[in-house]
Amino acid sequence: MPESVRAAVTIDDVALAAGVSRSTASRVLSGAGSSSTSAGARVRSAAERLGYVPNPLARALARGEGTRMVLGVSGVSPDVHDLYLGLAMSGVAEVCAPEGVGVSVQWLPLEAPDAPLARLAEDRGVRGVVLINTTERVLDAVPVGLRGRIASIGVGSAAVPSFDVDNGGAALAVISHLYLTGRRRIAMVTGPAWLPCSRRPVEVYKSVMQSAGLPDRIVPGDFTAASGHEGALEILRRWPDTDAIFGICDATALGVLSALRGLRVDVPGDVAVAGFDDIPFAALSAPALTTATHPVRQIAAAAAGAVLDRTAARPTSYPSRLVLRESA
Amino acid sequence: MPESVRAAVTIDDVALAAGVSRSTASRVLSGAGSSSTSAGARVRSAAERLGYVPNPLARALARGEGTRMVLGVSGVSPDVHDLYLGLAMSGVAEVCAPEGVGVSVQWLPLEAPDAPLARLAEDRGVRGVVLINTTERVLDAVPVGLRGRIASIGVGSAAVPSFDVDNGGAALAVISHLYLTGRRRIAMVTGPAWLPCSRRPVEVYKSVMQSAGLPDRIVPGDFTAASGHEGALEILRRWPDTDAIFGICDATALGVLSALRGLRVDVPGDVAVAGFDDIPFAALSAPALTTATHPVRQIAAAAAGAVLDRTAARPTSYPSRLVLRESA
DNA sequence: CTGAAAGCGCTAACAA
DNA sequence: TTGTTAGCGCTTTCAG
Repeated sequence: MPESVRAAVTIDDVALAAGVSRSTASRVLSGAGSSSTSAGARVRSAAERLGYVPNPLARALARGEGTRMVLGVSGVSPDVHDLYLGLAMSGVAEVCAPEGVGVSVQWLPLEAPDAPLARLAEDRGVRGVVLINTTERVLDAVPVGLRGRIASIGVGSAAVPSFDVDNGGAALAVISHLYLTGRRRIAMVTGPAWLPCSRRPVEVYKSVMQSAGLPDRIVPGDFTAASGHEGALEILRRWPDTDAIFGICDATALGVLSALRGLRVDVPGDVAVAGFDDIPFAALSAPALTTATHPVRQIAAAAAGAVLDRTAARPTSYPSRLVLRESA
Repeated sequence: MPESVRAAVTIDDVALAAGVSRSTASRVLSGAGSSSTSAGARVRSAAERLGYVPNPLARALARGEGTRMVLGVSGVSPDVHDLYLGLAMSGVAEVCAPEGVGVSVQWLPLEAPDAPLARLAEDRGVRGVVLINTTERVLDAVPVGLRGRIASIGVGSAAVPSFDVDNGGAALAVISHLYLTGRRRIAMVTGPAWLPCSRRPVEVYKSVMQSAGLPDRIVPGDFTAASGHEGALEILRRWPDTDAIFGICDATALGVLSALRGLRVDVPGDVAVAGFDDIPFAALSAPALTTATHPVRQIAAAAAGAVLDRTAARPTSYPSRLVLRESA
């Protein structure tokens, strides 16, 4: 491609080479409007030959779209070390790149998500928003300006399509496994109370325990390993005969493991431990962590895709798979 | 701000409200060109009052800039689960967001980085590139079109400013610690041979061993935990009296730890283990991993900042800090 | 120092 | 189906 050496070939060059007007070229190249097959062929071949690549900025400006997909992350404070966020970004970025859109992250304070959301809605550079760790507060604060170009990884609403892992199914699989392998005094370290999607697993846990006629043993956590560590300590203090601990996520479960190790409690001999997410390090702990998969990247990609397509996507739930290792 | 309800306020609105021409408004708002103090004040106050926010797309189109910062990642294949990449993205995204630029990721195949790089250079939507896991091959393939808007996290060149952690210093700190705590039969699991920045630590290791009159024990790895696991096995097979293993990164060191555990080798009693990066899970392993910090996010942010500023940044090295835990 | 005018590259009515 | 005509919102010569 010798012409690629020269500067930017525009749609005018293509139109000229194909012997049609700029509009016609635009129609066939952008796929909008109708055009004759012959014109279409000529334009396409000219574009191919010249190595034409549409300028995403010009296109976006003309269409009134943005070129930035923003990940709106709720939380008490920005948590940049969250590896869940890294995966989500990567999934979103992959889907957005072909369209020439990049991704950025915007923290949404738990108690005041309105202002940042409003700003995103007015920013002409923003193509759409993918919510993460979504709360009802955020759902209520979604400005009309974002309608049709917003999706949520987590809970959704009438106006915000939801894409999420089957939290309930995953929790059920893990807890059932614990139960079916003979555990009866099962405890759980939960996620932050403000996070809706961390409530499902707790409900499932409660209902399983209840239908088995067992009392529940719940301790609050916040998705961190530290909370798992302290949670395990508290559990063993309050209910010394506990024989299994379910961590709401792998980080928490890993924290549980480290606490039990400190206490010289045998895992899974005395206490079984299970988590959720199947992060890479779940396979490396001692003992290796039993958990359930969480296809974050795939989910994030789907959410971003829905926003890009502006297609009225319906809520989608992704399956989780139990991963049996040594800890339970 | 009642006017924020209405649609996009443009620079024309501001100019009108300030009683100046659009050009003048543009000059003061974009900081380019000169303008009288009085005009400046009027424009600024009008902009403030109307809640004016420049449209990043229009600005970029007019200036001939892009709105996407791409992370060019070298590797044998796209590794989306790399948590190093997540941190880098997050650092770059934070710096780019205020400018209205988003980030995306482009894999650069080891043997053929030229085509993707050329494509990036010609893509009018691309603001600049931040290289990661940079190789000499990539450095050589940087198209002129990218000059002045590219930086590297890792090795650099005359045309590509480098931002990196002080790999040599970090390795020296870790190895010295091993030596000073009495270890003499120290082995190392390295990173992939194609990665320049993973060579420094190896050189440091070799030179330390040599000046101590000790033979080196090197086994190749690839930054994965799996390679650490196998590396440790091989080390103990070849040199059964090894009393310390330095993993090129924490993931690898964690793999080493899991292998030693399987072998029932006492750590740090029989063998000390140390890594590099200080990832969150380094504190959770059993025993907790001794390592050295690696401010990836900060480095990535600096690299992105340099690209945005188009400022001729000189190579910058970031210090690493030794983190003593239980494994060594 | 300031304003008028000409684009940046593309899309989208509107007629023909 | 096609071409013509206006923009999208901002920057930037170029005169004054």
